[in-house]
Amino acid sequence: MCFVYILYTILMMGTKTENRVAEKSTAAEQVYNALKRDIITLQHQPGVSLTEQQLATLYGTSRVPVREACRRLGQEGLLTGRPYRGYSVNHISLKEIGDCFDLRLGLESRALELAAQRATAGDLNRLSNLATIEYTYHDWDSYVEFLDRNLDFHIQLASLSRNDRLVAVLRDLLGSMQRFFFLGLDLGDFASEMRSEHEELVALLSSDSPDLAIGCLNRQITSSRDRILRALIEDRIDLPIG
Amino acid sequence: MCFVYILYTILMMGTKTENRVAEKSTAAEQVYNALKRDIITLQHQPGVSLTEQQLATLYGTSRVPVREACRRLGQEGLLTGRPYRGYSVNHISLKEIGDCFDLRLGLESRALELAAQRATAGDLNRLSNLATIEYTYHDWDSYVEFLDRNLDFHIQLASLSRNDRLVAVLRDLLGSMQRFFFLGLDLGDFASEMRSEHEELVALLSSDSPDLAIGCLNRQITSSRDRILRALIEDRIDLPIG
DNA sequence: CTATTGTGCTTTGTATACATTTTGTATACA
DNA sequence: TGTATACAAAATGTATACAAAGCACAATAG
Repeated sequence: MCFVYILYTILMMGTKTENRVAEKSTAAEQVYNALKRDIITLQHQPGVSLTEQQLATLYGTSRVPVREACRRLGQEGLLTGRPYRGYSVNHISLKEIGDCFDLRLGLESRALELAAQRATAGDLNRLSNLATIEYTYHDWDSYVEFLDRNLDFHIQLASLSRNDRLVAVLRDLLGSMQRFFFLGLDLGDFASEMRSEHEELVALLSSDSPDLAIGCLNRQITSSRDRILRALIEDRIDLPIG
Repeated sequence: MCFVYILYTILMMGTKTENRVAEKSTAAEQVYNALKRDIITLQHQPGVSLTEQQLATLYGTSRVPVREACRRLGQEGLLTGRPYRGYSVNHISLKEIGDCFDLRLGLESRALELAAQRATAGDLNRLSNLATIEYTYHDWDSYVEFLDRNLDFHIQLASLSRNDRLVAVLRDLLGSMQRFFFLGLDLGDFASEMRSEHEELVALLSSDSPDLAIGCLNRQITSSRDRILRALIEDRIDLPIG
C-alpha cells in the first residue's frame, strides 16, 4: 500500500464530517421538498405528465423555482424531462427496484466497511439513539415518520465512514427509493420487521465485528428488497418489467 | 434467496441498457459542457469565486442557462453555491481524492460483479475495441482525448452490469474525478501505465474469471489513486488536507 | 474602546415577456 | 385513399427587470 495513503488514512481518523445545516427556505427549495414528497407518496402517480405551469400554480409560485426543482428531481431519478415536452414522473419497474437495491448494497457495504475502521465509541452511542423507532400500527402519518427516521438512521450510519461523497450519493438514492414503500403494500408488516434490525447492526458494530456487521447489513437490505418484491407479486400490483 | 428475485435475475439477462442519445444542444447544455471542461482542466482554478453574471458574459449567454449549469455542476461536486453569495470552484483536498477513490472502488467493484454475471460474448468484444487507446507523448490535446476514452471505457464496462442507476452515478463521479489528472503532474507516465490495464481486465472477463477480474480492477484503481497521491507529494503540490 | 445597528453594494432569487421547438392536425395533391 | 406539407397549439428555453438577502463597513451609543 502506498505510504501516502497510510498517512491519509491516519489523517481521516480525526476529521469530522460536516453536518448538513438546515438551509433557509427559498421558494425553489420549498417546491423541491413539496414536489418530492408528493412524488414519493404517489400523490403524483408514476407515469403522469407534469408541466411547469401546472406545478407553478399548484405550488403557488412561478415557473422558475419549479424548473429548478424539476431539474434536481430529474437528476435524482424521480422525473424525466424531455426538451420542450414537459416532464413525466418516472415509472417504477421491477428492473428499477432491482437496480436501486443492487446499488444500495454496494454503497452501504462500502460505507459500513469504512465506518468500522473509522467510527469512534461516541459515534456508535449517538447512532444507537437513532436505532429505536416508535411506530403505531396503521397510522399513515406515523408510518411516514417511521420511514423518515429509518432513512436518517441509514444516512447517519453511512456518515460514520467520513466519506461525504458517498453519503451524498446514498442520500439521493435512498430518497428516491422511499417511493417503493408507498405502492399500496400492507405497510404494518414492514415496520415491525425493520425495527429490531437497527439495534442488531449497532450491536455488531459496537462489539467490533465488522465482517459480521457487513453480512448482517447485506442480509437486511436483501430481505427488504425481497419483502417488497414479494408483496408486489402477492398483491398483484402491476408494474412494468423493464 | 427470494423466488421473485430469481425471476428478476433471469429477466435481466435479456434486457438492453439504453444508450444515451446525443441530446440537441441547448444553451444551458453548452454552458454546462464548457464550464465543466474549464473546471476540469483547471482553467477555473479550485477556490476561485464565480458569479452568474461573470459566467454569462464569458460564455455569451444570459444568467438563466448559466444558473442551470451551475446547479448541475454543484450536484456533481465541482461547485459550491451559497445562497445570495455566488459560487466557488470546489477545492481539491487530499480527503476528497481519497473519498472519491473509495466510492469509485465500491461502485466499480459492484458493477463488475454484476457485469460478470450478465455480460454476453458480444458485449466483451465490443468492449475490447475500446480498450486500446492511442496516445502521443507530451501532447496536451492527445492527453485530454486519452482521458476521455479512458472514462468511456470504464463507463462502458460498468454498463455491462445493466444497472442504469449505477452507471449514472459512476458517470458523474468519474467526470468530476477527471480534474485530479490536471494538477500539474507529469501526465505522460500515467497514460503509459494505464494503457495495458484495460486489456488485462477484458481478458480476465473473457476467460470467465470474475473474481480475478474484480481483484485486478481493485488493484488498478488503488494504484491509480496512489500514483496521483505520490505525484502530488513528490511534486510538492500544496493541497488542503481536510 | 467596544459592541451594535444602520446603510449601501453585490449577488442571487423570482416573475414575466418573448423566442424556439416539438407535435398534432388539417388540407392539398397525387 | 395515402402522403406530404403547412400551420397552429402547447410547452419549454431564454432574456431581462425587479425584489430580497447577505455581507462589509461605517457611524453611533454605551
